[in-house]
Formats: sequence, structure tokens, C-alpha cells
Amino acid sequence: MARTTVQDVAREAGVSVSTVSRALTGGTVSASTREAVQAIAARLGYQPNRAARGLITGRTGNLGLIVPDLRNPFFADVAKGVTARARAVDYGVFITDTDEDPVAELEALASLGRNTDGVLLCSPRSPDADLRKAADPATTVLLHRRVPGLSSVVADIADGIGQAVRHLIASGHRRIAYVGGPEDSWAARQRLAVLSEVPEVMVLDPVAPTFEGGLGAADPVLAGPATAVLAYNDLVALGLLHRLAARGVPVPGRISVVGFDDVSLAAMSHPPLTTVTVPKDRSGSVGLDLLLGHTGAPGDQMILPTHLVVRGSSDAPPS
Amino acid sequence: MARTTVQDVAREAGVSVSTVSRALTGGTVSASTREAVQAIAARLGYQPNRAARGLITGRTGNLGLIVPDLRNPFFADVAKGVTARARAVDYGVFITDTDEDPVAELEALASLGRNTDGVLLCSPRSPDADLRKAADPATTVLLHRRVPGLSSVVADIADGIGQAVRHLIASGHRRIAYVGGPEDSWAARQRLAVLSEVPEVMVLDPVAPTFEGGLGAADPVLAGPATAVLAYNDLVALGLLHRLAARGVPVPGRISVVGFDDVSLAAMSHPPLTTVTVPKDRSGSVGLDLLLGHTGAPGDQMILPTHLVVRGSSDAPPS
DNA sequence: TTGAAAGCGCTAACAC
DNA sequence: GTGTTAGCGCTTTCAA
Repeated sequence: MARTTVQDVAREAGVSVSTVSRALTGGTVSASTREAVQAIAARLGYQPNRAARGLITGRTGNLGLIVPDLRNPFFADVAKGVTARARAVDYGVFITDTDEDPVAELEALASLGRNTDGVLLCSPRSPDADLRKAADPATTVLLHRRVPGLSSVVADIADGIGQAVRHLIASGHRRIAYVGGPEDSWAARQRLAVLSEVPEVMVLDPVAPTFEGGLGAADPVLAGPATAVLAYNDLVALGLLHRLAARGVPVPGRISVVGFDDVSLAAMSHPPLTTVTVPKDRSGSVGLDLLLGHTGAPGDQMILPTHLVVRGSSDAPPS
Repeated sequence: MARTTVQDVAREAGVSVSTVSRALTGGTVSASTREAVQAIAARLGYQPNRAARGLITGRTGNLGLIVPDLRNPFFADVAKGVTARARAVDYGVFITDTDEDPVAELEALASLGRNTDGVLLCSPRSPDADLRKAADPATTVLLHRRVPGLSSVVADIADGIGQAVRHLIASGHRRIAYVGGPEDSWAARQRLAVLSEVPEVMVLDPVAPTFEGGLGAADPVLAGPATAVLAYNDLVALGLLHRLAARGVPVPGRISVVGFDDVSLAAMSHPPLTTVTVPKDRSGSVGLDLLLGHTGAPGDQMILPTHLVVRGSSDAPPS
């Protein structure tokens, strides 16, 4: 299965390799030559070697996507958005799952940076300084994270949180517990900043941004006076729901639960979770367009809208 | 940020480019030279250009992974296994999400086939013939699908189903409903073949292999005499659980529910789902090793063990 | 409009 | 053990 090269096509067509190249990539060639070359290339099943092309053009036609954990439905959604858009614009995408390891993240950034035309980076927790040092601003777009000097696409967290809180207050809640995420997480700090200002909100100890984190937070929540609880994200909310059910605590009868992100699982729980929709896949496609210069300018900070989705896990407080 | 090349490292180290290449790729070099070169490469942040390397070695150092849907936790797990192993052996992974589109799948196979050293393919539904025609047996490994003539890694579905059924029967169930998956799905056919032989099992109409599919199957199940239901997969089981809860039907009090795959959500439901564990991430890493020839031989059909996990959704039938 | 030739960055003979 | 050199397949000056 020797692959056909420009040489083969050139020989067969009786022209030079440069003419073949021009005929195939839209250079200046006579119409008849172009047709002949294209016909022969098709007949021979010629497929350009992208590596060789990239070596000379300097562009690879490939992109990188770095995520902490593909198993996390949030990042799976982001990846889905990226790959879908990449397919549409005929780019390949390398995906690296760093398994939440900041060292692996930096390594991936270095390696991918060298072998792609740009990289989309989901880094919830690495320090700003590390990112600014390791990422080339011209070829990197941050997803769901903002660092001065780097392009980014983030969701309007403050607005989303605001909608959730207003919903709860409008429903009659006066004591709202907040179970936050890791203190080194950018998104967690964003949420905390907003919620610290709300008098009705009592900030509890942060937990891991996982189902298990939510599990452990249920009892502390129940120990307080809150009639509603706002979770760092849907995974935490689901853990809360699970433990609450195990304790025989009616939701939303005794306590309302609100998540964040609106991952697909959110609609599958019982009761279905009230949460804030974050345009996850859209963030991926928008980020890709930003990276490729289809939209915006390097250095741009994009903010995508969020909106509350009221499902069954929230209602008025017990009277 | 001019990219550093072997030239730069060579100049800095005072050696030739070939010595640099050897020092970095494990050729014959003196220990002191190797150390010096490596130190300088590290200091300069040298990252080899894989395209250039691939041009000469004929190997790209990249792999392809094709999945129908990254959002499906099953495939997210598989992808996680692949990327983790790839990172360990220093390979890049192109991931293509075909969005369940068989045409996109074939296109991805063609495109990836040319630009990688091999591809791992998750294709639950494409016809055998299409796959055999489009895939190069030497550089393709099928995941969770078996097609004669192609290498593959599959789970021991028959054994897993057997364990689930025996568990149910041993618990006292005599009428077990089976809600199967799409008839054109390889895995669905595997399950059906086993279950058709079991007298206690009543096969209901197949559904989409999704949460929604499960939702719709609940009423038909309840309409019958079954005291237990075996679902095509966990997503379907979760849908079942959800609708059952909405109907006020106690699980496992009135009816037991058993899933398949053991995706992470399975442990998060209420009650937690009894299911069959499929080594999803392991299938990814094993497939990768098969592809790279670290293990087995081309054409090999690997079968990974499965095992039942009994959680809260199954128990004895109502007395 | 076309061809010859020069590399892109790297590895692999082949000398020394 | 190390340097020199010849390409891998392709695009792109530069001449013709």
C-alpha cells in the first residue's frame, strides 16, 4: 500500500511536481492542466501528506484541546462543541486529558503548542502565572477561565448566579446555603465573589466539585437553618440530592436544591435539577473560531450568556 | 517565540544535529553528551516537530480515536483510557466525534487513516461490510465491536448478561423483562442472542439506548407481569428508574432494575443501580497496546471480563 | 504558464 | 562516539 505522492501524479500527468501542487492547491495553472491533474490525482487516490505540507506552510491543520477530565460531563460537552466545529472547518483535534494533573497540563501545552496551529485550554485551577508563562497568547484560547493577557471564552457566571439567587428569594427563601468548590478554582472564586455579597446566602465549607463532594455536604446543610441550597455545580447538587434522599429529606418540600452548569445528568435526577445553563458546547465552537481568527481578535475576552432552568428540585420553602 | 529546532540545540551544545537527535531519541551517545544535550534542550524548551520526524520515520506518533458521541459516558470512559495510555507511551490522540453519523465515521476513518499510525474505532452500528472495506486491518482496532478480519477489543457481554440473569433468578425472580437496544447495534444483538435463550426472560420492544429510551419503556414494563427488568444499558435503566419514581413505583420493592456498563452515573442514582461492570477505560488502553503491537498480534480478538455489581436497585421480588 | 531547485525539521545511513 | 550528508513529501521562490 505505497502511498501515492505528488511525484506519482506528476509522472502520470506528464508535468512537474510543482504544477501538480499548483493544480491541487489553487495556484496559477491553465484550466486544462488543472483538470487533467485533478482527474489523475483522483484516479490514483492521491491524498496529500499533511505532515509534509505542514512542514513547509508552517500550518498543520490541527488543533489541541486540553481538559482536566473527559469523564466530567462538563468537559465532555466542551469537547463535543470543539470537535463538531473542527470537523466543519476541516481541522483535526488532538485531545489531551490531563487527569487533573497541572504538570501534565503544562507538558501538554508545550507539546501541543509545537505541533498544532493553536490550543484550546480548559484549566480551572492552574495559577495565572503558570498559564501566562506557558501559553502563547497568539495561539491559545482559554475556555471557562480568564487570565489577563490571554484570549478566553467564559460564561456569564455572575449573571447566572444572580438569576439562581433571585429565583430562590422570589420563591420565598430567606436562608440559602452555598456549598462552594475548590478555593484554587477560578470559577469557584467567581461564584464566591458574587454570593458573598448576598445577605440571604450563608457560605458553607467548600467541597470537591464532585458527586462525592455533594454527598458529604448534605449533613452540614441540614444542620443549619437553610431552606435552600445552591451547589457549586450539578455534580455537587446531585450528591446533595442523593444523600438527602437517603436521609428521607423531601426535595423540594423541606429544602430546595439548585445546581450550576446544566450537564445532561441534571435532567435525569429525581427530582430533576433546577440549575443554570452554561453554553458548554458553544464555548468550544466559539473558542475554536476565536483561535482560528474567524471571529474576534486575539486577546479578546468573550462572555457567553447563562440562564436559569427551573425544574423540580426547587420550590417555595416549607411554610 | 521562534520555535527551537535541533539546530538551535546543536549550536548551543556545540555538537552536530545528529548527535542531538541521537541524544534525544536514545541513539548511541556518550552519557556525558546525552546529559548535556538533554539539559540544553530542556532549557531551550525544545519540542520536536512531530511532522518532520514523521516525514522521515514514516510514523507520526499520533493515533486516531473515533467515537459516536463523547457525551455518552461510556465513550467518555473509553476515550479516557485511550488518552491516558497514549500519554504514557508519548502518542498524540486525534479524537473525532461522529455525532452518530455513519458517513462522518467513514470520512474520519479515511482521513485519520492517512495522518496517524493507527486508529481505534468505536462503531456500534455500521454494517460489517462497510467497516471491512474502509478499515485497514493492520492499523485499525475495533473497540466494543467485533468484525471478522479486524482486530478488536470487546467485553464479555454474554458472561455479564449471564451473571445479571442468575442474580435475578437467585433472588427469586421468575418473570424478567428485557428492554433492548437498537437492532442494528452489534452489542444489542449480542445481548439479545443470550437472553432469547433464557425462559424467564420476556423480550420487550427495543428502544433508543438513551435516558429517553428508558423513560418510554417504563409503562410497557409495568403493563406486564415482570418483577424485574434488565435494561440494554445504564442510560436506559436510569430512564426506567426515573419514570418508575414518577409513577410512584417502589424500586426494588415492586420491581428490580438492572443496567449494563456501569457508567459513573450508575452509582449516583437513587437507588443506586445494580449493573454489569464493563472495563471501559481498560478497553481503550488495551486497544491502544494492541494497535501499537505492545501486546497480542494483528487480527487478535480480545475479550475483557465483566462482572456484576449489586447495588440498591435490585432485590427479591414482592412476596 | 510551467519547471528546476531550494528547503521546512528531522532521522538514518555512512564515514571517520 | 560523533559529524556529514542525503533525503522524507510537499510548497514556493525564481527563472525561463
